[in-house]
Amino acid sequence: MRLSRSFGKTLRQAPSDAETASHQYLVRAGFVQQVAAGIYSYLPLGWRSLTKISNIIRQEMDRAGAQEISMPVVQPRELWEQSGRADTFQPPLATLVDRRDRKMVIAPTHEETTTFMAAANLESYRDLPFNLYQIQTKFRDEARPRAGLLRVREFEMKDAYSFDRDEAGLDVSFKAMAAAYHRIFSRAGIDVRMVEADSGPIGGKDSNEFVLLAESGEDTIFVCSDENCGYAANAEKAEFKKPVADAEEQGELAEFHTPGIKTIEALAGFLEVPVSKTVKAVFYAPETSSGGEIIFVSIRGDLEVNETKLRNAMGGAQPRLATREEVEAAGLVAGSASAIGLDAVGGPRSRASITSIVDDSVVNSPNLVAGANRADYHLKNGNYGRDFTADIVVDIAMARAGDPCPGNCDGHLVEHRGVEVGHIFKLGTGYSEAMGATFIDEDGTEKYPIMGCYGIGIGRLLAATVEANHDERGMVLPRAIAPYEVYLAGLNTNDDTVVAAAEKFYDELTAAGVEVLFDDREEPPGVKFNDADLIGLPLRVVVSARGLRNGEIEMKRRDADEATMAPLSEGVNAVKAALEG
RNA sequence: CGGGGAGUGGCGCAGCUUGGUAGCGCGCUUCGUUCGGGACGAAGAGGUCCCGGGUUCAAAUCCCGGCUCCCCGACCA
Repeated sequence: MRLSRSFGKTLRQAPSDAETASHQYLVRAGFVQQVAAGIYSYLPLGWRSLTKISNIIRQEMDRAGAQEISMPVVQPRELWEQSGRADTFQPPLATLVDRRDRKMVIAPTHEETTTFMAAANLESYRDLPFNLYQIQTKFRDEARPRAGLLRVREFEMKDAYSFDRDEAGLDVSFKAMAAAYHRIFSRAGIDVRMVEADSGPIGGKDSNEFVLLAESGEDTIFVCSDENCGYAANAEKAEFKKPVADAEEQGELAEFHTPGIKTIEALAGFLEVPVSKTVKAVFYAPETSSGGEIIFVSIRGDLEVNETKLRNAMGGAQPRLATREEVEAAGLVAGSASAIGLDAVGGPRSRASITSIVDDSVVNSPNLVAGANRADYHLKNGNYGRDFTADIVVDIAMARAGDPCPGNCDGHLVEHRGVEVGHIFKLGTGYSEAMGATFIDEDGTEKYPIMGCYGIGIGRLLAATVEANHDERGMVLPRAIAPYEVYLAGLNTNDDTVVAAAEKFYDELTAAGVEVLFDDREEPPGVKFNDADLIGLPLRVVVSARGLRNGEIEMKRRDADEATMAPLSEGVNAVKAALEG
């Protein structure tokens, strides 16, 4: 391709509203153009990259046994009413009304449509398993799109849906997809890690995210410092070994005066005990609660509540912090509250509907300092089981950098920022039940297929790649997803000999199957070098008067500091070798 | 949804306080010179100043209403 004919121009300055590196470079290099908030057009260079990513994905999905299909973007709202997600999906469904006043939605994902289609084509266990995928546009009306392509409203997504006869089958499908994902990201030339993730209110039991490490990412992930361990998890999901307190005799529960002490730090300091010897209370309420309901969370003083884990402990209901009014109405004394005495006559349980959730750290720690449920008083030697119990005991603690890895190793958790570029879920039978997809099993009984779903955000993957691969001059694109392999610049456009040599070499490279972007513009060298760096193709090749004096061309990999020379007569092979580099 | 900021040729900005000719850099066109890290000279083209209303002899500028975009937070199969 001749750069002079390629639609789209490079910009010397980034638009003022672009802040992240990928946003600035993708716009400046003419890969994408914004149309509205979170809505972009892809220009030829950007679309070529996106197509390369898509093709890698296609090959690996096909290899893994999935079959490509295409489902509609606009679909009847009834499908969503059937699954029960019409009014609960977040962000809210984008809807429109057709000419017959039928409500339609612009699909944000395709579980419903896939399962609807499966229902019509699935009859026997002999039809299973199958895995269907598509690469297609999604629309999610996000409240706040941001950072160029990193978080958009309309985007290209590869979404796959597996249907299996039983759990064992799902495990096979799930593992096959995980393996395919690893191959996809590896082939794309980017370092993506699979981490354990929360599946959210929708998902089933297992869920893994694929995260590209980059400082500008929105997600926090923890990775074990021990490389042999391999533990990695999203912060929402991450677990850690909680230090086990030394065994000690249970002391006698005793109340004591703590004037003006409101915080755990102050309490620990006042008593000269470590914060890990205290238990703190945090009050939540179901998000939809209008009062009278308290989720009473007890967790050791040195730990913080992980609200995602809390939500899961609550069966998927989103918690919110309780208001001061709700806390007071329940007779809880902020700063001196504890689960000890919740059931006292006239106590909190008699005034509000209270669910007591205790982090397992509390259960394993003897003789804790806890609130006395009256202002300025606390209790010594609180012991779970003897002095208080809980409705639910579970891990609801937020992992932190440096915490011991939960794996069978001596490592600790290291914190990273990352961009979620893929996510795979074990869904179970929720959708097949809702959409009425069934099959007759070998024993003659009717059963629901067990589903999994598997997504990759393609545009986000491109943006994340740029976030992880750029310098101060521009992008440094991996060969597999760069729009072209070689940036060929003919310098000295006033010299017919050079122009002719560049043209000829362009033809030779193209004939040899090398993907070349030929900068044939009449621009000074500096402009060409700068655009080459900005666009970030893997290899820059220069044909110039200076080089031709020795019958040579110059090659410089984008990821290298130094250029090398090669005889023009051996140019094609030299370029191929340099690309393999 | 809460908080903050911004809308003036393709891009980056000034002008607005104190109303009166719309300006600068880059880019673009033509001609000439130049040719290894964003060249130089000369001559040009290009703007509903986000939209609507109001005040005024006169509005980019003042007032009112709205829209859009960006950032932080909340939210986020």
